[in-house]
Amino acid sequence: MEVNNPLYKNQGIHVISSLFTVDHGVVKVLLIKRNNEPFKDKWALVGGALYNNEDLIDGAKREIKEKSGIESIDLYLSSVHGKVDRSPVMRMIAVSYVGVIDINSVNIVKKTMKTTDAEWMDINLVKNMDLAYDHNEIIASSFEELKKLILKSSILDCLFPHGFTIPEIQKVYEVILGTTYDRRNFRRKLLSLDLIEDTGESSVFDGKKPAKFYRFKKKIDDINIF
Amino acid sequence: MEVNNPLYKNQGIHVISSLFTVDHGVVKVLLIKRNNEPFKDKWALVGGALYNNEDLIDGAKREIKEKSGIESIDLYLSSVHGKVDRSPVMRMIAVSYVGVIDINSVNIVKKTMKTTDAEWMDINLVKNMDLAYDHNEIIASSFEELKKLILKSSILDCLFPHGFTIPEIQKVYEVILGTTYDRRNFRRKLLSLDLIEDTGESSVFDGKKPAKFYRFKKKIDDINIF
DNA sequence: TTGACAAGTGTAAGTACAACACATATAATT
DNA sequence: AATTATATGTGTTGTACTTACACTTGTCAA
Repeated sequence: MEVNNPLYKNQGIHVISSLFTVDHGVVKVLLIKRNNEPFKDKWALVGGALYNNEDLIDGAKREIKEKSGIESIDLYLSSVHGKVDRSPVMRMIAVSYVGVIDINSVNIVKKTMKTTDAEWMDINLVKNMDLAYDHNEIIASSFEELKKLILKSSILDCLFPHGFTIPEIQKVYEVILGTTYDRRNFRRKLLSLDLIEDTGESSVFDGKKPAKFYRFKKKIDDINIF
Repeated sequence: MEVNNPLYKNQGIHVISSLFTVDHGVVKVLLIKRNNEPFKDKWALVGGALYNNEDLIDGAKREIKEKSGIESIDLYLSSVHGKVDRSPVMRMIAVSYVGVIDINSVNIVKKTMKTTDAEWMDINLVKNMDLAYDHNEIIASSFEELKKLILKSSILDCLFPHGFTIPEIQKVYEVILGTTYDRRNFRRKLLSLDLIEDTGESSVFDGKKPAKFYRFKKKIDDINIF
């Protein structure tokens, strides 16, 4: 069906992903530098216009692959942004997703048809950058969503493809949530969330007691229903 | 700007509201009967296509007014629905909102240009109805959102334009959450949520101790940020 | 064998929550 | 005016969960 009513002609949907990682104790988000107008040469989140023949989350994943090369990733719905003037070109609604990536197990494609650079940016520095569109806002709400998700989903799973020890993952929780926890209480808290399970294996470091390896459970209700 | 790329030509945004009320101890949702194709003569939630010149929440409110006559209402973002085939006409993304209405303080307009009927439907009966579009799904997720919202926002405020007593509002919480609470523990719980405040007045019923009147606080962070 | 170090386990104090008893205010009744 | 019925409002106790901190355990290096 062709739309001719000017009241709602030429609308579109952006699917935009805030991809986070933790690198050397710093939370970073993946930004790309745009090669096209609008906002040419500005840093932006990975994302773009949804196609007619794909579901929202599939569109988000396609855009991630196109603009960064990242192939498989779990995405979680974050928020919706729809201010009238958020795009200078035409009316665009943004549906935003959150994901986590292991910086060591992917190679980010720096240049594509639509990008001239790609970088993992310190979340604290991003606050002072002037990103394309309303991507500053989107990152802010996605980071808040991330804080909730790490306490109720397996979103951090991919950071530890070979499992993790509890003291190790504690640092990740602390840097994301911006707090510190008592070592012993954190163990109890994390185990009580029913997200992780013992692998039976132990790490062997130098001169210290070996730590048990854990992994995230594959939970059915962890699937994003939207 | 005119869109010609068939990949994302002719997309649109639905703004759809699940308006709940509690009537004689039953949770009800406002449905309208459609007068136009698609889904002519089917029951549906109030909502429609977003205009280019209005923000999402303003579009939702305009649609509510157009299709039910309800003028002022607080809306809260609920969910996003974007399956490829959710509209038979063209590609439509639905942004869904939740609101609460006092059934006694509004007159629902039964017939409009686009509707032939309007009715407050028992939420339990709605589960077995075959609504237009994916509105069954939307109601389900909106009702879940409502359950969260009554514990952290003033969404129930409009149900009690002249204030409420705690035993009175307890029944509303119980029917929405599908539980019962100990009278005395509920009082403490509700007061600890920091949502309500004493008005200084008391109700006067027959032969019983008068109950204090409370009202919802006007909180700044209660504003919907999306 | 001992020391260093971090992992892992335990324990006591404090806090939040659930179950239940008691006191209070009103109007109808005696 | 005292009594009674009824539902509101406050307190209290026991339990579970959280927080703070002490102790034990397993590895490598000296």
